[in-house]
Amino acid sequence: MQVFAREGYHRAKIEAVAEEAGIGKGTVYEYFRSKTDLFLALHEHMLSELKNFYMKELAEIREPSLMLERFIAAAFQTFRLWEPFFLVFFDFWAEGGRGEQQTLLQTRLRDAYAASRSDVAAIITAGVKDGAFRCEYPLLAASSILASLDGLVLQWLCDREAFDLDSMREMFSQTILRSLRP
Amino acid sequence: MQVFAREGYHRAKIEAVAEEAGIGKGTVYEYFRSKTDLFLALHEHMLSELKNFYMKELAEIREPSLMLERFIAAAFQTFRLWEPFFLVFFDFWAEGGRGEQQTLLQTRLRDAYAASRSDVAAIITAGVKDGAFRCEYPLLAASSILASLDGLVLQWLCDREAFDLDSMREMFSQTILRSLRP
DNA sequence: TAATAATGACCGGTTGGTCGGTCATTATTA
DNA sequence: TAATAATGACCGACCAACCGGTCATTATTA
Repeated sequence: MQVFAREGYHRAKIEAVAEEAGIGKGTVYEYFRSKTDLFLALHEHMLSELKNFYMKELAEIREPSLMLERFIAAAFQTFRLWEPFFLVFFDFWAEGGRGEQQTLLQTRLRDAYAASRSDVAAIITAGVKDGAFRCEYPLLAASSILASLDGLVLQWLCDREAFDLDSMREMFSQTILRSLRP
Repeated sequence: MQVFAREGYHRAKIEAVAEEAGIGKGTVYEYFRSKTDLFLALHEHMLSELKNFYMKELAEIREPSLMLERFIAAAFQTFRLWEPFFLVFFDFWAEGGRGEQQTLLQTRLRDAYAASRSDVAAIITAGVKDGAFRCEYPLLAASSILASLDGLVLQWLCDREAFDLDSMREMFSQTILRSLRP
């Protein structure tokens, strides 16, 4: 992750990965068939780490509006905490968003997005059911929330001075919750 | 643009660019010092095209809330109309968001973001002045709107079936405008 | 000792960039 | 006008560097 984050997928050298890991280059190939394979494994690992983090943050919370607020707060936390993580995401997007043929990365990225959307939508739907939220199309709203978070991390990584993360989180969180109020 | 969009910056071959342009490979180097230089020129060209498009769409509109609505509508139009354009953006982000040292692309990307933010913020501020909007931090709001649009195009490019662009535009537009209402 | 794991020198395909040369067009000369 | 010279846009074969992946060899473990 360190090497891919620093250099980007294409510039990253297997030898650098090996060095970072304190092993020889050949040893990398004992565990991964190819560079692509390594990248794919990294993607899978990172997504599961991310999911674990959110699960932990949201554990035991039941109230939908609090869940959403905490989810957003957790997302903003990850920006700072897992910066290299998101730098690698640049490449997932670049590789996964392109091309006609279905590469494995494309499928994985799509599935991950779909899963996130439905997770967030489930929170919104729960809120609608118990009267805390009003929302006609929870899936659209979920897409839009996730998109905003992606876009924010993108903008922030390109220019750390662009905005203050805490102010942004507060404003964003309030805006979202207000827009869902009945 | 076609070649970079199809292949991504690193996979794109100068020879393919030449072929697409109907010229020889050597000729490319009569006009551009290097691959990086070509990419940089493309970035500049694309940004100015985009800006022209928005200027045209917003010409003669004065009312802030209408301006914002039209801006959002225009942004969604570009998703469909200029798909290759945004595929190249993947690489701008990936190249521009990475690394400590200040590459030219990084500076350009930052400046472009800053300009967009202040353009959108200006619309919001105008709306606040004439009482159409209520907004404490127009720059934060502008950042957030731009981020959402970036994130949406990202998500849509990774999965065209993720959501219907028209429904999304309508919902998004309404949400934004509602959140700015006094 | 036998099996397994680790290693890094090496190979070969790829590609950014170069350079000597061509040729259509324009300018100059006779 | 016709012959000659100058121009520079265009070209693609070639080169050198780079790096993903291999494999014969060495180290470690059981």
